[in-house]
Amino acid sequence: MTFSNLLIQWYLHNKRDLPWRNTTNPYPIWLSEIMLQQTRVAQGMPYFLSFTAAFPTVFDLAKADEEQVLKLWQGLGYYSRARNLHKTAQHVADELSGVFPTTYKDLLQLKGIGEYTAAAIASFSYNEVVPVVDGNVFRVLSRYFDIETDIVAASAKKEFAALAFELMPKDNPAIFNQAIMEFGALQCVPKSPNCSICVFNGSCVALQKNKVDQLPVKSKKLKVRNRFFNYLVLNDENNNTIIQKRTDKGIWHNLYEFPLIETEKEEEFSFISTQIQKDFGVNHEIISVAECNGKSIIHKLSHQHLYIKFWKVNINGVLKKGINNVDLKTFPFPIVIHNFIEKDL
DNA sequence: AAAACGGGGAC
DNA sequence: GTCCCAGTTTT
Repeated sequence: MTFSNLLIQWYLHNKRDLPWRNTTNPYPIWLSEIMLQQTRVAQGMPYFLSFTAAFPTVFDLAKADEEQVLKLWQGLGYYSRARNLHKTAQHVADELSGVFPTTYKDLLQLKGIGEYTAAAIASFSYNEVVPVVDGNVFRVLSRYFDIETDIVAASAKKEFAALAFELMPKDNPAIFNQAIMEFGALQCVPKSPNCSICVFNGSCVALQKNKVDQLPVKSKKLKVRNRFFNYLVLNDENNNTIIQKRTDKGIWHNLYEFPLIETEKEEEFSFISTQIQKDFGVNHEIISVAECNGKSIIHKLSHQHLYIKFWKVNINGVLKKGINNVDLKTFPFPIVIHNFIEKDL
């Protein structure tokens, strides 16, 4: 048995039944691929179902407001994916008559579609013979062939793509691409794979050399920055509050938040209440300031640890642009703010 | 080439 | 705590 035959046989017996399989329609395939970038299937699944329900076609997605799209994306993370998804839907609907490009090369031109996603759509929808190279592929091939190339290096993707291309059956690239990723996700997992039941345990070089746990080689070590956010939850005579859109570069672009005081360190009541007097005391009579959560909520992003405090600020009079608790819930928020609104507000 | 970009699950 | 997930874009 060849590598691809064995792999595909394994796949046919072990594959999950996923809603974006069993179609060649590029729209749901594209949607699923964007959602699953750096995201587990289990996490992306409910979002895929709600998106396809809300936007059955690329035209429906194109017609939506970005805010609607971000609201449905809320909690999935990497929000540039949602913004690019929306822009690309508009491009396909308005400029391409709703028809997705049909080649790897042309798909690559679309916003949010890189080498992996272009290969996935081209092979799954159009049977183009082009290999996907994702985290699973790096892991499976580096172990099977004992390849010690640092997968962070720019050259690694080319090396593994060339290898995958040689391995894939040229008459059915789609099933090979599906199979190698599924194999990485279910069998050749990052930690403690059960090699005793693996179909490749007679030929996997890493297993023979007892170095499965050392592959793939990945050098990257990322630095995390600490930030300290103080969110001001204003509350006026009508029980209305204020939110604002994050329009700066950086995290949570185009999502909403409460008025923010960012500090260099964790601050206590005296510092924050003084700052609130400066920011809002000019236009409002502040009745009281109270910390909502005793200790900071530590919200961990991949490159930042956020230490977040919410401060309830009761004021006299009525806020201009104040919004009520019902309308508040219609805006897209970072999940940590959404959770606060749902549980603690 | 390196950094930025979310959130959660598994250990 | 660590690692990493059907990666892409920006710097």
